[in-house]
Amino acid sequence: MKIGKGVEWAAHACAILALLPQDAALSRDALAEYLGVPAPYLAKQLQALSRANLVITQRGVTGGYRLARDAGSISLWDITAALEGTQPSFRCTEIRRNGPCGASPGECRRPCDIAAAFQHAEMAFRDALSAVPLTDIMYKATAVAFEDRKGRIRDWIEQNATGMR
Amino acid sequence: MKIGKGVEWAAHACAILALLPQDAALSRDALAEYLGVPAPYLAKQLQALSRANLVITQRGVTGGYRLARDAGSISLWDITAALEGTQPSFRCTEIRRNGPCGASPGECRRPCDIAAAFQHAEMAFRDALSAVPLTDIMYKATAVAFEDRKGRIRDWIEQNATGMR
DNA sequence: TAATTATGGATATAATATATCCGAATTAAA
DNA sequence: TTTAATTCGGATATATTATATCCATAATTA
Repeated sequence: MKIGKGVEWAAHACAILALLPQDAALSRDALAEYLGVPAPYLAKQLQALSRANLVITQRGVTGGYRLARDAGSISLWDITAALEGTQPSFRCTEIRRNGPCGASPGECRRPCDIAAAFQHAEMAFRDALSAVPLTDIMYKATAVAFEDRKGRIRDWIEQNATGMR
Repeated sequence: MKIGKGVEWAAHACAILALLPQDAALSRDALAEYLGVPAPYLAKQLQALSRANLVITQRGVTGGYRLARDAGSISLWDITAALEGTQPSFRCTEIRRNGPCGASPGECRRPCDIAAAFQHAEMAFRDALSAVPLTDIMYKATAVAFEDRKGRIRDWIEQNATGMR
């Protein structure tokens, strides 16, 4: 049971994009520099966010990435699902039908109880992440940030964001 | 985010062991035949259950596997943890410290908010599985089993279990 | 037109999951 | 005491997935 590190990268990337002023954007390289991660691989994660319609991309000289909608309507589950997909983590191979005492098709109308239990647990996992919007992350992060760092972030965005008017 | 199939195998194996009479045991090969899975790989999962003290093993001519404690006190989480370990699925690499605006150590006294959210979600996942004891699986499975199959299972156990007196 | 940027595919490598086998230790029965 | 059966741990092999990079192409703006 493991979650790819792309989820972490994408979550932090979205957290920065949420700080951008209206109509501003950040390029792939700028995001990679800010996060301190390799740009080519980060691009992969950003593409996944784009396919999931969580970020809007714009090509060209003033292009880059920006959030597709309000930060309050994007949850950690949205980001996780964009990167990892929505397939259940527990894959039922219908073991109950195997062997000398295998269950008949008639007994398998309902899903396997073990699989059902895992499905239920995954729902709880998903719900917990769905309850955390990007705004929560933003608020908590700024709450502990020292004043000088807030200024540095503001300056960096000012200098690196495109499309700011 | 994925769970190894060993968890499924182990869960079904435990479900059968829960049906055994007191002091009875099933050998590796008998379990593999019942589940319809390859015996050598199943042995790996059983070893994990043994290390986690969920099953008791006995070597020798009348040896085999049996539950280490009451089926009501073994949950699906116990089995999952035995196979997959208890390390968090979300691995925080402290991205917040990277880059030109990285957080200072003083700002990182508390765990990263993103990591904390995932930790909370995992707790919900764990709790959901912890709430499902083996007895639940047994009860639900027998509830939908046809009468003739119940008899076949009883007969198969009678013929394949060791240590029955 | 030129410069800049994201996209998608292809590729390479590392890590993990899956699967099997074998010798050693253990145990009960002959 | 011997023999047969059984689990255990390690070693190994293969398949699948994760991680990471690169490049040609399309799109966009100055």
